[in-house]
Amino acid sequence: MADTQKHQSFFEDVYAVTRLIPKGRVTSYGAIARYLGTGKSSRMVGWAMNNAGSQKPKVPAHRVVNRNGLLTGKHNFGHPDMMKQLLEKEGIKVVKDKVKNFDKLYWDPMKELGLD
DNA sequence: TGGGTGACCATAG
DNA sequence: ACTATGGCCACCC
Repeated sequence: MADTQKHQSFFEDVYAVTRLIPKGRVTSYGAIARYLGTGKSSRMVGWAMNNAGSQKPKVPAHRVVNRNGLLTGKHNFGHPDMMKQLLEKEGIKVVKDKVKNFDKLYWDPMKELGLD
């Protein structure tokens, strides 16, 4: 249907979902990847986040962690403690680069946005 | 065109 | 606990 611009980059989709993450919540790369499509791999999500810093609309990449709740990409925010501070600023406790109450703070797009 | 890369995930020892 | 390895696949030379 009049899709003059349907073929957006895979990154754009990742950013879109990432921006939907509520404040004070976190999700995993794999969750986003599955939400976008079964064929998508978690690596692509994380990699997209690398470019998120270049995006004009700010992407809460700090709300995206790995399956263990570990701040794997903290080193990519320019400063190793940047990601941690951003999370703590939203009320998320981070200890040893790991999110506290990860199970409770976990926000699954599949579950919240609805299964596809 | 093709190879390298990556903020993951799972498994193995 | 840790390291190693394979698979994954969109993006950038």
